[in-house]
Amino acid sequence: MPELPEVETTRQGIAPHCEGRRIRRLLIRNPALRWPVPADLPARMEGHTIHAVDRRGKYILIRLDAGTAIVHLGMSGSMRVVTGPAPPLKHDHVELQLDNELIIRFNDPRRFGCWLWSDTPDQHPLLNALGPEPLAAEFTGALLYRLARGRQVAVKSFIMDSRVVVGVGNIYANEALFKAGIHPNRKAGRISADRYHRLAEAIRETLSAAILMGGTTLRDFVNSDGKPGYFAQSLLVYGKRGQPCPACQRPLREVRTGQRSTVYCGHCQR
DNA sequence: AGTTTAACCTGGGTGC
DNA sequence: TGCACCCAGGTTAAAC
Repeated sequence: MPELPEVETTRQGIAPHCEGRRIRRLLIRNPALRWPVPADLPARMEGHTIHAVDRRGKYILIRLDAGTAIVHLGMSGSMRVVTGPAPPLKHDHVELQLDNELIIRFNDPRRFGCWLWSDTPDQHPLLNALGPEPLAAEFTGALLYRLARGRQVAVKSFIMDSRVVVGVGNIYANEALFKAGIHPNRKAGRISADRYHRLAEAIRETLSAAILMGGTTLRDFVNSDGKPGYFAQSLLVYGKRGQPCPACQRPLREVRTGQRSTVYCGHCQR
């Protein structure tokens, strides 16, 4: 499921309900996520006040006065705001009960997500080596060009590397490369500074547009109200193998780049 | 050191 | 219907 736009959509959905609220209870129904949910997480969170719900890359940071919960949605995770008494759904593994009767339920069928705790999240091993936010000023074509010197890896894998830039998953990597006219399998070190400038711009545009539309729902992504995102109807190439290129009408091709499906136009992308 | 591969899981779709 | 198989939005860690 979630790439950066979906995580940001989720964050925006739950933050207004959480911020300033005290946690009445943290209920863990199934601690077997990507890593085990720490047994002392309820004790660390219950009774404390949520100062902010932030995002770093695809991580949601629930900041309390006493430390920070680090939450990842993995490939199939979502969070719902539940207002009244309602039985938990299958795969509702964690829930945050607030002092205003609202409940935030974390649902994750594949259990690739996580709930961890850190007193210093910026220094946490999962966060301390992350690259820049794609929508921040320090993310530029010049940065991509510099980091790509000498790299033999396919440019698609390069921009999906969270040490280079965070938040670009398979869907948006395909979309941004199409917009920039760059072949996904071109070696990262063999692309000009000018073309990296276009690519950085395409990444920013694609992610911004997707956030405005509430993310992309392919199968199961829902926002905190349980509604899907609508960016799927704006996709240019992802999932469209064999369909005409939006620019030149030639059929789009599909290959695999490091285990991931890659769709591109062999004419428009070089 | 850079790059590729396997692994963590469930569920939906497809083909026999 | 059933079953085997393949695929999926992420990321780490081990293996080349």
